[in-house]
Amino acid sequence: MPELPEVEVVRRGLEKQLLGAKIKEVEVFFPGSLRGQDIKRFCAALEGWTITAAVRRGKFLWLLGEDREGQQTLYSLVIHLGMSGQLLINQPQIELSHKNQGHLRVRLTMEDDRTVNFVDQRTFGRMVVEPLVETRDKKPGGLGAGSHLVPRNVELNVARDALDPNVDLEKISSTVRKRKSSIKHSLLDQKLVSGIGNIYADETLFASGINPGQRADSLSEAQIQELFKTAGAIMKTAIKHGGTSFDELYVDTSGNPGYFEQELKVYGRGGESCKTCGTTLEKLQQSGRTATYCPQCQPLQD
DNA sequence: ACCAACCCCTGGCGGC
DNA sequence: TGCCGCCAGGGGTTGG
Repeated sequence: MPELPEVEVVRRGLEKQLLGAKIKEVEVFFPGSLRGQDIKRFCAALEGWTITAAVRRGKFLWLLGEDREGQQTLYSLVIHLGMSGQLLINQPQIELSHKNQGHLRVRLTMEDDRTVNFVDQRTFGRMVVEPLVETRDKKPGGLGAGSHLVPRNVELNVARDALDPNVDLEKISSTVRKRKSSIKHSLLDQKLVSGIGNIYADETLFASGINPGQRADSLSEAQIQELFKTAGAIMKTAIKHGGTSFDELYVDTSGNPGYFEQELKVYGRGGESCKTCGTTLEKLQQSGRTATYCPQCQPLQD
């Protein structure tokens, strides 16, 4: 399931393969992926568009482009992969596998006849044409473009992520410090710091020796800042491994999985033994998600 | 402002 | 062997 590292690997694939490419045709096979947008308008906004940048903030990805006259458009194509979204770039005449074909939701065909296939089994992903606005702090909106323009829905709902050089960890830790809910809840809060999902939240808490049920207001600001830095470090390493392909639904733009699953210490290992101390890892329900942790290495502190 | 609950969806799995 | 029900997950919305 794509979190920041997986989305970043996809972004790099798009950047490498699609910059300067022009969209010839847009086909929508599953309107639900457009989340209520008018299909004709969606297609018209993108046909004839030349892709100029692939940008990411947290788990949100967007493409910038120029119209037929070479003018930068004031809208972007925002993509969220959800649980199972894939962006598969195929060379001309290469068809999708039978299985992927059945989950093909949107296809962009480029002038050179390559296709960009949005394949999404569980349909939690989406593609939305969204107007661009200026960032509140006038700093670059995400990774992949110098521009301080950012899709409106991203600016409203998605905070800077843990790997963003402009993330304000001091401000964030002072906010978290006041919260009564669990620290894991704050790690997963995309309006606070974006990009962290259940896999990297559990891995971060294990690496920090903090129990997922620990109340946020029981930690110091220094501990909280350290926690977000640890999350960033783990995600950076995960990017180097090509991301985590836990349930084989995550692949890059060429269809290749990542190999960080082998490095996971706790996520998905409930009932197995801790790689550090051998204690049986436990699971608990937290903010509607399963938290897996080591009761020995991550004791509740008062 | 903050927070919990619920919904969206499909495939894989355990139980019978 | 097949069928049923449960679970996994992020984000948007709603209601408290």
